[in-house]
Amino acid sequence: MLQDMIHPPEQQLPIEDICSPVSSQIFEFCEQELFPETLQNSDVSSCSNCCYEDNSYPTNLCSSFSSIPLDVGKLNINNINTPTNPTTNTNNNFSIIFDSQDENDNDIFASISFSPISTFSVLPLLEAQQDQFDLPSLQVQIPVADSANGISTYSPDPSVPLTEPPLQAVFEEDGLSSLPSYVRLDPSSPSCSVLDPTTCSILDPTMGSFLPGNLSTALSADVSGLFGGSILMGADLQPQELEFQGDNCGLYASTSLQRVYSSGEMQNINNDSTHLVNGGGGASLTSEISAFEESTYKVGRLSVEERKEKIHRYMKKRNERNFSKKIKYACRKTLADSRPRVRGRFAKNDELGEAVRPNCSNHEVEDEEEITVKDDEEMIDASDIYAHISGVNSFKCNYALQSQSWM
DNA sequence: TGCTTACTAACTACCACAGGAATCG
DNA sequence: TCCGATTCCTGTGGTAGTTAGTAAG
Repeated sequence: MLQDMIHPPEQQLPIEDICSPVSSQIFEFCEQELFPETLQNSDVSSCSNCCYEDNSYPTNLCSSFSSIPLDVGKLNINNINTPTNPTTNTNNNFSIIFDSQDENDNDIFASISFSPISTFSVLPLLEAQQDQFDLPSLQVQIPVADSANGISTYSPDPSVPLTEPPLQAVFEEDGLSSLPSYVRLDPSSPSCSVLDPTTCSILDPTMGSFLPGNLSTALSADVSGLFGGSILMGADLQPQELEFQGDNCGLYASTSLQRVYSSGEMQNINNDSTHLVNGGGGASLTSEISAFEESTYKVGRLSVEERKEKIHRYMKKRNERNFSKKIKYACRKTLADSRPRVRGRFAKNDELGEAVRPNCSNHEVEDEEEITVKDDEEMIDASDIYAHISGVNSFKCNYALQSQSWM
């Protein structure tokens, strides 16, 4: 599988599969940071009728990636995964990406780097650039997942399919949840782009829903779960993340699973998974899985039915989300960005000048009791605008300050 | 075990207006 | 068929408020 990921069938990364906002932003960032000339030539820079919707990235981006001047010799996976100093790897070109990120992005990196089983977290990016990489040489530096550490071993045979056919049907509606926790997933599954060696898209679209709130955790869990083999020893998985597991088709197993299975059972499961990975009988295993799950034992606090329900609910929610936020008109975005706002709402351009005036009036002569409700509203508006002008986001803070000054 | 409270994350409405799209002569 | 003028209305982002879900007591 690992080899599969390192040697995907298709050499070029189909960026159109990068459908999550996060991944798009990452690639956008890469494009801007690494290939400014490309960006300049893109339609995005043009204001008139330019359309850089997410799906429009592919052509430019693919060409951009094909021209990445990345020095493989400087790229050291081990360095990247060194928990002690993830940001000191300034010599390789990844530092361009990570060093220039803000704190949150550093958290991303930290979460990746410090995850004990996130060793391969950078691989998708490497894959995207494998035309320039000597990936076989890189593989040498890639630690082999160790089943003894709870990480299953991957088949070295790149030709071996991850699973037998297409569990794709499994993902349809109820079928999804029928996948037990330890089942490896068919890379062709749309819900499992995280495993897709073709798209190399580590960032599953679903991740986006978790990133804003707890990005590092989610990403860490994601990456860890991806490369950690069939079982994630996720002791800290939150219920929400448990639902996230559902999106990954039960790729992870929570602590509850650990409690249920003995180490020997876990090993057996691992073996089964490995067996499956090796293509040694996916169909039979699938039937085993079915029987396995239908045995109706509870997975920790969640019964199979409960888990199904959770997963189904999450999948439904996820599908309803709009990950395809597209900017049809870049000029409008530019305008919106430069447009004055009052508490997040667009404000009239002339409103600033007019409304600030009352704020500048001498309120000292006004008796506090004479201030009507209307006057209060005007003052609020004025303070709103004051907040906007002063660059202070907190209207309440300003209003409090203004109120004090008016007294 | 069930209830209440507190908290978090996701989602949605709101706003002004430039400019794309449609229409007309 | 093309072109200019006019009108309509779409789309843009940050914030506040609402809702749903969950944990803790």
